Amino acid sequence: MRNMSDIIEQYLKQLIQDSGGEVVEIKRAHIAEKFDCVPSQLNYVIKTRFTNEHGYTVESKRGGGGYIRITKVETHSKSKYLAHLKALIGEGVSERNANHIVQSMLENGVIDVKEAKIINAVMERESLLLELPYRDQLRANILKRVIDVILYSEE
Amino acid sequence: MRNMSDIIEQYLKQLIQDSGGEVVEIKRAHIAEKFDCVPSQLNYVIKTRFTNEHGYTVESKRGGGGYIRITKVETHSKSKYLAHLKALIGEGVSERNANHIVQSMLENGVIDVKEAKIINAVMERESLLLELPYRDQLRANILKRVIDVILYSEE
DNA sequence: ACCTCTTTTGACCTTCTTTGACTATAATTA
DNA sequence: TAATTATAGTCAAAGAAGGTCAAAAGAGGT
Repeated sequence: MRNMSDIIEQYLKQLIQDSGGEVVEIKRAHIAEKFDCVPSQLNYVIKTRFTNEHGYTVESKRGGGGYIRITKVETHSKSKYLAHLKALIGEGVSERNANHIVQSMLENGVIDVKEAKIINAVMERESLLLELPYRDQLRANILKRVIDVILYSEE
Repeated sequence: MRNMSDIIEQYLKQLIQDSGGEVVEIKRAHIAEKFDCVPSQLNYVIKTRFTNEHGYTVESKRGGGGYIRITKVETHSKSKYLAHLKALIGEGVSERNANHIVQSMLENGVIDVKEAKIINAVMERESLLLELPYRDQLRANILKRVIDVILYSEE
């Protein structure tokens, strides 16, 4: 692992797993001290690696007894989880956010590595040709279609 | 050895071998310093000697903890077959022909059923949005990109 | 010499991470 | 209730990589 943010990301994901795989509650200052970094680095890690697109929900509270709670979105029901992702995609999606969504599906076992690579390849800027407002729209359209196929292709 | 680029190429290939023959991860600036050249020479070496066609995949990340990772992928007999398919696709391909190509890949064990479904879904008329001359062109572009990934991924 | 192809260099660009000053909010205490 | 303390959030600047592109330099061939 190459940098602090990656290390903290892994640590938090481990914490989630160790506590049943659903949720973890941390004290920002405590983690910052453990890794000897400034507290706001935790905000950076969360904002770049625990977004909705990544499949997480984050709540927090300030003041005495404050906390940050990271919850993994429900993936037990595949149909609900995929519907959730489709909602996130909406009418347009950036390549970056699309990658996050694919990453989330991979981590949740909905697709495997090769499938992830294929889907990501389809959604690259160079594959889609179009200019910007339309490109994100096309990507959204395709990704939602792919999700439908994933949903209905099994069981 | 005639020039810096060749020397660096050899060095990198040696590194790959020394580490099990599959992959190597470098810091661009570090290698540049070792060979006393500008960092961008590494990009030149990679672009001219570690391409897909040469049998390598390159990933990288910028910023703190950045890296360049070169992975060797074996290109067995599959590669000719897939190159053939890419030639068939050309600059444009109908949905029907695209389906035939996917079917062929499925029958030849290059992809499995789920992957075929995903790829076909992407290439449906409804997924691609565009009108006709452009739609076939887009489909061709995407399908060729997908074939590249299938060829040069190998997990 | 002249032309073409490859290599070398460097200025400038983009992306990702780290840090810290300042802000906002909740709980506790006076 | 007001003041104080304990947390977390925001944002922008600085830092740390890697990427691009085109001009200059070198190598071979005719």
